[in-house]
Amino acid sequence: MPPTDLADPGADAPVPPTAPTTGADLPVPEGSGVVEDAAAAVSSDERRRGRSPGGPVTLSQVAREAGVSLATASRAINGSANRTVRADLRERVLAAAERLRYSPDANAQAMARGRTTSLGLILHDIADPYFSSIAAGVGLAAERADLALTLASTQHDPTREPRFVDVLTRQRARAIIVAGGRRDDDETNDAMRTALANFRHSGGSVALIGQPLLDVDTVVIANHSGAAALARALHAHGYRRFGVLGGPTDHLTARDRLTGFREALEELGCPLAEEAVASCAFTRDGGYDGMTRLLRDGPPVDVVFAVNDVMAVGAMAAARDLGVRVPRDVGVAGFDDIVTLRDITPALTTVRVPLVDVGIAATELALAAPATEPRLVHVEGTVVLRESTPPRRP
Amino acid sequence: MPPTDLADPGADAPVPPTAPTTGADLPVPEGSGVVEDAAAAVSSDERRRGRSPGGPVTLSQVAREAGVSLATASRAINGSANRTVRADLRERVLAAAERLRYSPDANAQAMARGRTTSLGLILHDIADPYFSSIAAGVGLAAERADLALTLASTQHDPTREPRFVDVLTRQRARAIIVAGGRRDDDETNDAMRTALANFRHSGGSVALIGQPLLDVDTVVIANHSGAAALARALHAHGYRRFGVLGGPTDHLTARDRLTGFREALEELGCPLAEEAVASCAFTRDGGYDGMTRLLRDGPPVDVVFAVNDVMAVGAMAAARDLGVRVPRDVGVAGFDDIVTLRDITPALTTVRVPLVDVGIAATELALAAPATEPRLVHVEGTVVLRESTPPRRP
DNA sequence: TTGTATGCGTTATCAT
DNA sequence: ATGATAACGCATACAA
Repeated sequence: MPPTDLADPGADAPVPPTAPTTGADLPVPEGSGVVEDAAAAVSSDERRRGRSPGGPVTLSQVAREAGVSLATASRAINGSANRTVRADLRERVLAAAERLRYSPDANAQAMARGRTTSLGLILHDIADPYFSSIAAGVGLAAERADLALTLASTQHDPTREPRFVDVLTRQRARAIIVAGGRRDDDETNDAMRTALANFRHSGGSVALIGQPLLDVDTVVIANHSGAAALARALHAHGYRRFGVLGGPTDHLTARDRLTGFREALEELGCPLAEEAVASCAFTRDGGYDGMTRLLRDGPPVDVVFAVNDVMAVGAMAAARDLGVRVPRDVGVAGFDDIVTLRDITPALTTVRVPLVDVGIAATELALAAPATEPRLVHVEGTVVLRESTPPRRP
Repeated sequence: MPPTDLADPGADAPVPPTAPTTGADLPVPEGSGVVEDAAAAVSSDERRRGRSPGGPVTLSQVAREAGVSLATASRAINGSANRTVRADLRERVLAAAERLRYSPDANAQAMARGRTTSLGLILHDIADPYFSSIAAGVGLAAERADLALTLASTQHDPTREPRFVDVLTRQRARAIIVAGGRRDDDETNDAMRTALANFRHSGGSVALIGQPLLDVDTVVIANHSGAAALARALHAHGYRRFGVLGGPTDHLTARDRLTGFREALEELGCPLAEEAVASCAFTRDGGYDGMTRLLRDGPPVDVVFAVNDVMAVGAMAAARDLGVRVPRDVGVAGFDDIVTLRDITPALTTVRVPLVDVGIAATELALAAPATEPRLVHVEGTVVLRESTPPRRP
């Protein structure tokens, strides 16, 4: 950790709010507001069904109020296929609905129609800018399709993935988008495969973002070729002694980026030494640790490729803490081009991935008419050279 | 915009994926995968109800398979109140369910039970790290409560807020969390108020994160006192000539932070000149623009307070582009302590807000037993002094 | 064009 | 302890 905080009580631990609210044990925290509970008079009749007194207005009530039949009310309000309801009747119904503040019950509609209006999104961590960008894209596409987005964060725990698929299966979500690279772990991949098969068996469609190995439609990010292009660009800038922060060895996205980088370097006749590759977590702290080890124990390098931007930022921090100047002493490059990180100094060389568009594409893929074979959509990255890897004359 | 990109085709515009997929018009983009559509043999009987051949297995089928009644099957599988079902029968049912891959229909359960298992979250932009942190907290609390999280992004369009409330009302969500500060705009606030009232009338509960002016439970972030504490800390560090990037004038969070800062300075006998406050958007670009104007047209300053971290980052970029060095020529401070931004250089002085905990607190507030009067939970910030505002001897 | 009646999948209230 | 059966709120096939 960089000792950059001059006065920072409780560095990384989440700081609890005013009241002792660590999160788990806050039933009804008291602020300045009055907190009389008044678990008072709710006639056992009124609370019959979970919701409040009187409860939501039903379509039957609207129909009665408007003096028409249930069917007519239904037709007037959604005007589906046989949109045939006399104008004056329709208005009566609409007026009644307005007056009674009618709100159609989406669950009941789902039952009657046999399909829901919800879309599931499963990712590792919504607080990670990589995933939140994808989520933004999925959200956009979902809104266009008039679907509500149900979000599930696995907190980096792969065993939660299939569990969330089950949840979304129960909800009968129209489709599920699974973001986040696969791991090289047959067990969890198999669990995921069967969970997804089950979901599809129940009628839902699926799109993956990552590696195409779960037999479903997949948006494939060109990790390999993007990293290769980056390697060539850096080589063209005069860099010759490369280091890599490679992420976890079983992380397929990390692995693809590493091998793309390595193979390009080999083709350039500038092979990557094995000791110049540091495995580490796929996070900021992972980048920090990996860089620390690499600079301390590894061969001398003049540029380090971190397999994602967040790691690259950690790497820069590590370099600073070791008194190694970036880019003067060592260049640093990342991958993703995270928007929030575009203003760091020195500006980070990276491979831009249009994450929002990836989210949109995945959603559209999942929502498209089902195909007989898994479809693949390839998304290219763009090398973006910035100050963190200035041209260097050896 | 900082000209930091050395070779960056298409600077800010979202770069479309390989295929011409701008997002709107991508029905079924073709990658390298086979894309035979095969809208083939689906008997009109099979697709009767939206979902796939055979469709999801129902509880009746499980009951039949197990040779018990529907009621028994139901009891065996969820074991509710009167959890009384003979062991052998239960096992028969469970086995049948397993065999048939039964998945209970959450919509049907919601209807029968009269309550759903979903929680709504409305925010401005999930890609903004401020909101994605809150979303992470809400997601955590939602999972603990066994609720599915439905996410709605307004894309900074206040008119969408009440529309999303209506959507969640139709879904009969158990509760709605509304994140993102209010604006000083009676019209949209009123629309929101009535939409929320409608939702609560339908039986849902609500918690707000922001200003307590919608008559509902609210998590209040101590913007005023946090900014005041920051002002005092900076003053103690020797700063005397202050500037502020104040955000939009009708943005209540921005306004609270500005006034807290201003009032503290007045108490310190060091009043803030009106020309030293630049109004601007609440975004990175807003910070960039505001800083540019301030440095060019404003009075000389030795420290600038941006009312959030993202703006502060934009301000630093603007300073760089103008050849003004931070912190040597001018100090910069922000607000929020966004995690992703903790590694920027120079490290940013800010007011830490425990955003994840805020999300958790709001969720627990919304899920707690309803009270007669709106409850308030106050969350304090913590001043964190870092390199961007070193002690200065005047 | 409108109304009647049935079904969606589940829970819960009754009898047994 | 178990089994019929009536809701739940809506859409829709069919009849009028």
